[in-house]
Amino acid sequence: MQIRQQREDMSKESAILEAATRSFLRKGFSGVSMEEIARESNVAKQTLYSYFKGKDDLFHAIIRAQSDGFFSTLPHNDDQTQNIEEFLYIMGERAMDMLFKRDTLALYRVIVSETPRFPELGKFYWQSGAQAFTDRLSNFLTARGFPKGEAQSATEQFLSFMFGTLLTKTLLNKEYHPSKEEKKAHIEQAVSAFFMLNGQYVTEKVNP
Amino acid sequence: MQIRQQREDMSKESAILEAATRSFLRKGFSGVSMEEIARESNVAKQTLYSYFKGKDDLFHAIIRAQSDGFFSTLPHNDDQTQNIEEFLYIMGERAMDMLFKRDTLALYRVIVSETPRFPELGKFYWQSGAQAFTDRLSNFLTARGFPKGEAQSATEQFLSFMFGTLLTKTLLNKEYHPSKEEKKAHIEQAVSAFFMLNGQYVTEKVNP
DNA sequence: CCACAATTAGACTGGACTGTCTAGTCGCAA
DNA sequence: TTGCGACTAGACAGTCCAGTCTAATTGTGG
Repeated sequence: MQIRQQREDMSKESAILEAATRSFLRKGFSGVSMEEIARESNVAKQTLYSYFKGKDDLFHAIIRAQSDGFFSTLPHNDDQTQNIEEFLYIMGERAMDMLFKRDTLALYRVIVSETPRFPELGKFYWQSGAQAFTDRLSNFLTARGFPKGEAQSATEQFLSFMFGTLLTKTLLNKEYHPSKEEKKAHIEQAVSAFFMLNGQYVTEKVNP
Repeated sequence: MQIRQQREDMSKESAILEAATRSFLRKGFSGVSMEEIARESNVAKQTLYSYFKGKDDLFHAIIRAQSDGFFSTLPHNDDQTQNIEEFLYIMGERAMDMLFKRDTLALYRVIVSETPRFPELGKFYWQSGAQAFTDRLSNFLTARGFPKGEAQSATEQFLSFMFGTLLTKTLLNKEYHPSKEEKKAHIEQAVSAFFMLNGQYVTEKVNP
């Protein structure tokens, strides 16, 4: 079979996962049919059901895999030599780029809408995304002399500041998507606000 | 008919709207059937279709009505005698109470998930909610001596600060709902951050 | 009392979807 | 070559749903 040969190195399972991911992100849980996924992944419907118990099961697998992907692209920056400003800026930049990719936004949309039906997916996404990011950032700050509680809340404030309105605006306006410059401006605002609000805990010197 | 008597003062249309609102908020667009709405509003399916062209039309009507409701409960506080701190606190408190009601969150969830299919609903919600609120707040600040651009961005920052992480956390964790105290703490944080970040534009005296 | 408009119950059409089943194909390993 | 497991195409049962249609009922204004 030419088709099978064409994908020689791609297992049926990953072909299914890939097609299902694309479809679920684009159309949400109920907007996609199993037949469509089978067609898109060049696989018989029966094969779909031999890999996954049903639609719910497949959806779970997709969302968890995507959330893991989300998590894995978060910066692992434990370089203790960086100063706080630079660190915040880099972490902010990467988080911003990641969150505002089309797929990530689509995933967020799907999860928000399906959380009432699949609560564990929402929680999983929250923990592997926001929670994990917050923990890393606040650990860094703690290592730099912030009191534990303050590091935590300063981090949350930083994230709120960067994403708050921008995220809502993007989710509600289909044609709107923040430009590079807007994103950069939000990061810079957030970093400078961070220092204005937490100056008393920062011992190292800061750019004026 | 006893049923019709029972609702003597409620027109068919508002009975339909009420039932449809309840259902759409609880189950989303595709989770609800027209038959169900007819049943819940004690009305024949045909009557449904005599008031509304179809499911899309009914959904539009519901979402716009709800968004208008959202808008109308925003505080109309133009009392120029209030000081900025008090004003921010009151506006924040009302916005917070309104946004974190179960129905508002459900509406937000539905709109976020349906914005790809019904973009004008997302935009309408954004404009009548966030946009309108931002305008009022920033007009107030402009009247109090803030430069135009700064009033706008200070307002957005204030909103981000209050809602950012808290909103995301609530949307992604089904069982979580912020307590009165948490909400209050977020408002106070936001107000105090506002003054730390915008102190140079505030001419009146501020509580220490 | 009549005519008419609003409304009703429920059947019906046409289509979509999930999940199962059947019958058969293909490649490979013994 | 044979037997087996992975796979396929497509039919199928059962359910659900949007939207239409029919025939009957009810209340009201003339």
